Amino acid sequence: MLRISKLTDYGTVVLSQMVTKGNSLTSASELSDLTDINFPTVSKILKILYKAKIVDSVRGANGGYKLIRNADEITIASIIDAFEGPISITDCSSDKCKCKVESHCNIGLAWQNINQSIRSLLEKITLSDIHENKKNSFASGYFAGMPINVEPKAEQTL
Amino acid sequence: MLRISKLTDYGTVVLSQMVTKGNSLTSASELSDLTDINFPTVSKILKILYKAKIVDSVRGANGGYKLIRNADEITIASIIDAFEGPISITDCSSDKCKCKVESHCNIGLAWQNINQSIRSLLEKITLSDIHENKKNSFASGYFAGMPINVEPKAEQTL
DNA sequence: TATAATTAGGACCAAATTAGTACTAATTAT
DNA sequence: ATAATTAGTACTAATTTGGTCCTAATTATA
Repeated sequence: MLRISKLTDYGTVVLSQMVTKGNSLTSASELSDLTDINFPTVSKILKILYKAKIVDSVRGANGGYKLIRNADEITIASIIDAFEGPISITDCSSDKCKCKVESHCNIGLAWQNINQSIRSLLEKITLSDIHENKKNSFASGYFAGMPINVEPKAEQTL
Repeated sequence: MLRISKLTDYGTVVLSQMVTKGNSLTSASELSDLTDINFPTVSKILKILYKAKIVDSVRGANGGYKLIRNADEITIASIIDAFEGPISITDCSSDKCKCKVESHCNIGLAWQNINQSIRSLLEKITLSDIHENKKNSFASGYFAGMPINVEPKAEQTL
């Protein structure tokens, strides 16, 4: 099935750890300790998240990182975007298609639409959901059979 | 965002072409001509689809391939599976996780659930939909804003 | 029966991508 | 000043993917 990169995966681990730390600054090295992910990698992850405006940073001694928004305002879609870029599900569907054969190429349009559907789904799931799900590791059925066809606000579940 | 491989993309182009050919056999070389995808690649694609039991084949002179089921019974999920294998959205979520650090690893569970949600979505879209969408290249809004939160069958949820 | 057409299944190499590391510059508390 | 810490970039190694090719098996037909 569809795959996300290892960095994205690690990214959510780091972010989930940051949720626990609330609003206080945490340094890259501490996050490395807490997650058992090598320092250089954690550092790289945080820089990416910084550029994507998902975390805020403070330089210098006693500096560190913190979430820029509440966990429930950080969507999975935005996290994936940060790590994997705005590239789309296929080459063609990303921007103007350069294929010679228009007639076959425009199947990319269908993929583009599928991509959009997946995106809508991922925009409804937040870091908060992932973090909760982790806490209740055995509370299966939290996402499973997830109510993606129920309103996401109001009495939503995820 | 999430990406599928080029081969999967080409695969749908070939399959879409096969929909047009209905129940008759079409050789790999003819499909290559029709799609402007190099023969060796088309051949590789068809072998993969054969192994995945999406197309049927007849060897020998006048042999070829045809769809094993109706286009509306071939889901996008099954096509992606054929090309990308049963690998999951992250390494951890595929099978038993081998990470040392259980506590951080089980974020994979959340991904697994997200993966399942995407999967459910892709199981509702068929080759037929893609093929139609291609014909009406400009009929946007077919998938776009696809009714993923409207009942697809009775009142099930996905 | 021989031949040509055609798929099945691997093996292989080149290209592209990803993971992981390292280095230098900028910033800031003490 | 110094030490701690992030920002930015560059680089290398590992992995994955794309594309091609070769050999064996199968089958229509001349």
